[in-house]
Amino acid sequence: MISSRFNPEEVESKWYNHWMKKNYFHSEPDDREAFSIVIPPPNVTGVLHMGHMLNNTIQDILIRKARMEGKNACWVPGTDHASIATEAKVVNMLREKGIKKGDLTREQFLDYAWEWKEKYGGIILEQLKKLGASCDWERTAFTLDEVRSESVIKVFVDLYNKNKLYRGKRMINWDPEAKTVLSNEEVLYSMENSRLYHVQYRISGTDEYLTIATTRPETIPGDTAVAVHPDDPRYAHLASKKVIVPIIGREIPVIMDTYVDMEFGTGALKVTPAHDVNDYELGRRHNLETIDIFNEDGTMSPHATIYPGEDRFVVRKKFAKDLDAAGHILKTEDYQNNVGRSERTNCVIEPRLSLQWYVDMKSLAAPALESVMEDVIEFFPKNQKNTYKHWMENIKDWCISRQLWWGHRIPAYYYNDEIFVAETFESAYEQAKSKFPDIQKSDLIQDEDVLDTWFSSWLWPISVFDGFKSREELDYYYPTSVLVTGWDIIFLWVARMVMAGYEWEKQRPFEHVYFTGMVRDKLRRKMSKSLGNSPDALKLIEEYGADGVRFGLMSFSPAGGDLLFDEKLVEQGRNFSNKIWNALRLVDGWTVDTNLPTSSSNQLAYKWLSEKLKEVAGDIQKDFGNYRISEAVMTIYSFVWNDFCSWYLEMVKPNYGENIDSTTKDNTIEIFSNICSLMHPFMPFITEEIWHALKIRKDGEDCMLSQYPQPQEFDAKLIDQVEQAKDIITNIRDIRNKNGVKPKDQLEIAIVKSKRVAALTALEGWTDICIKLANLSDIVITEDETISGVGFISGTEKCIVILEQEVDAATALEEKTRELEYQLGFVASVQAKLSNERFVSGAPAAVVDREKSKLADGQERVRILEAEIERIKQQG
RNA sequence: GGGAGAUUAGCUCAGUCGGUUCAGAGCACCUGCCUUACAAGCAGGGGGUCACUGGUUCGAGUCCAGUAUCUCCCA
Repeated sequence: MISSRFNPEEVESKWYNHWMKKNYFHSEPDDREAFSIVIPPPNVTGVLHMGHMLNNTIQDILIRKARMEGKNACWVPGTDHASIATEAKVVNMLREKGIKKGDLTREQFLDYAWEWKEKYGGIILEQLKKLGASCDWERTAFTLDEVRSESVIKVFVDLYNKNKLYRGKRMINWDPEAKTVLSNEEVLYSMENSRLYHVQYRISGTDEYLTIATTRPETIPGDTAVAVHPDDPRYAHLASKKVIVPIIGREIPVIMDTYVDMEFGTGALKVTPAHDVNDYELGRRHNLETIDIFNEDGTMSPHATIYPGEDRFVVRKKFAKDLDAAGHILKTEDYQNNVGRSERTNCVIEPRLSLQWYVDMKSLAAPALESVMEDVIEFFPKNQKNTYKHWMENIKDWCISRQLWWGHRIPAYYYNDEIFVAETFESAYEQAKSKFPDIQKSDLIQDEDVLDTWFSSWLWPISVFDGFKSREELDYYYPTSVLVTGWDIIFLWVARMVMAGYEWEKQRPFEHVYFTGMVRDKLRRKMSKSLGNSPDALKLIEEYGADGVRFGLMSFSPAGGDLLFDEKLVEQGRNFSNKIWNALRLVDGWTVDTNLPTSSSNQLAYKWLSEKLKEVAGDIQKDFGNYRISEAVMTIYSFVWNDFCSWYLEMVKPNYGENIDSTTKDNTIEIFSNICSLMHPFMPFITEEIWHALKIRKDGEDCMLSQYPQPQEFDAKLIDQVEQAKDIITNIRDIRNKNGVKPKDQLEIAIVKSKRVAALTALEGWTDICIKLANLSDIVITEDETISGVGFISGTEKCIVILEQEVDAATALEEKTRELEYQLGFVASVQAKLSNERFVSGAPAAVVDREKSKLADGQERVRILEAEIERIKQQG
């Protein structure tokens, strides 16, 4: 006997192993149409979280469906090396072992890092297997493995030779904790509470003071000017004057610049060109000195002259106190300002001048922008195009060097001020030698820095197929079919992949991009470790089953829309698994009696569900075409739960203790198998299990490889006729409920004769279905509309439930009167439309015809209701 | 400061080309049921001035303008 609860655990591992053993996930180029997806590589440091589950479930759904449709489906998995995050992890691990990074050589450190990667780097991929991900694991790639590293180096050299890459001194975002530069995209800004200090600077040679407002008093030692607006009458007299930096004692000029906001603070601005982006620009315009007062770890440098070696935030407090003590602080006030923090370390970013490598993005942007605007690459949802366009049109150069060891070391070699860029040291040395014949190998020094991780992931759709070396696989799988990713990395990753695709392949990297929303908690907060509002992904799978979790996540995550996670969702998924499971239990328990004939109602039920399945397959195909996956999920949910379980199975289910005819059981198994196929991409494990439980299958005849149900012409009239039986049955059940008639007590109903009723009852099995599901003794067709009982209208047909007990006439009258009012209103509105000449002449003929039949139907219902009300009144 | 989007049932969201009995789904809620597949269930039910104001139209949840509120992106 099968258990009444679905037990996912053993089923999941059983089938995943089976699929792996059969090598079903593996793809090789052949003459079928290719369908390829490259995974957004998770960080090697990552563990599976809700976002991964959502994102990878979608990819798995798409890839499994394509596979079932006969395409050569290839989903390439992999991880990225995550420079900053991984290096931080390794540094921490070493610290725990009592080893300081500073004591190691680059090579020693990298040995430890690789050791760490080998040990922990595969965890997240193993977790994806638990979710059911059908990745081609033989193709697992890593952004720092040999193939991918070669690609990165090649691309760097190529861009340099094409003059699309340069080294320059710029104001950059410095992460003092990771001690590296960050790109703009890696800095997150938010409003934070701080204090605004009003500090007085004495005007040189006078006893007058000039007051500036600043949130960063610790940068005062780096001041090289004070700026005011040239039109500001308060400060007009200060032109060409100088002021004294408080405590430091240095004399600095007062400059005039329209950049200054007269309204803000005191209208006077201290200028620290070495530590503020805007000040840097001011400094360039006015030829100001730059004094770098910070060390790379955010402590004060000797140039600051005060508190050397102490942290910038400690110094902020100490120095403010000093200023106050010396009488320089006029006042302080609470203030909110926008503070940038490192996405990885959460450390407050320090703007800093530094020599870094940049990609000239303007030279790459044009084809990438056009491609998306022209829908050569289609975005789902479409509105992401706006965001993309805006970024592309205001694109800034990409800072790609990072002051780290874990990553691709920049292939640039220096000899004094000369730069040689080449794929290998040898070839760089050749270059150098042709220019400086006397140069020794030891004179040529390679850049110490590595490249931004995204500089390898932007090549991912090409590099996973080893596309920079060989065309063999690339020509088959590229461009990939669809990219599934979160909208939060549209700039960091998506846009750059598009640029790389056009730069090196002259082609889009993917046909479609499906943007998922963010997974948030019920309060719309992003799920994060620090908030602790993210459920444990693996625990969820354990508790609700992978299928249940997949279903739950998918059921409410429209493209681009956020998913407000609630455990109720996965609970619904689990309940759904259980529902299907119990349908299997029912069917499995049927004993076949080969002598039993197949009733016409069973045949009709089967025919109806088959037609409905064709219709549903069409709906689902349409949903996939628009990437409305959550709608497809709900369509399936409703079809399986309502149509299949609640209606079909109830229609054909034998009475207790009775057997079933063989045709009905076979038909049921066939259609249940089709349902498994239909559901498989969404819930792979339970469908494979049921598929095999339904009947003995040949070796290799697995649900995973079965044909996906395709849309077909369906008999809408037949579906409609059975739907009307359902409507009549529901009405009768309602009347039972309202009149306290038990389900077990048989009832008799009468239906007033009409053309449509004749057609319905002529349909073999139709009457029997009503009799069985509404538990009727008989259905009589009558011309007598005055039969007493409880009446209802189904479509335009009048039906009467014949009740022996007294019915509450007052309640019935009230109900019918309400219904009549509604119908009269309806008829009136349709009539108004039809009597409007501009409507009749202006609207399309089909619309007018529809209105006419609406009117006729409405009038028929009004007639029935009026007669019914009359009858109740007379009898009551 | 610039830009984008949203506002429909208690909650989360669909609503395609302006026209079907169009005001929907799931969850939640209410009523009655342990009816031999399933209480993780069954049967039935109630619930909305489609943010507001105007406009276009024969016809507006749907198109346009404005207002309010909210969210996000960029600086």
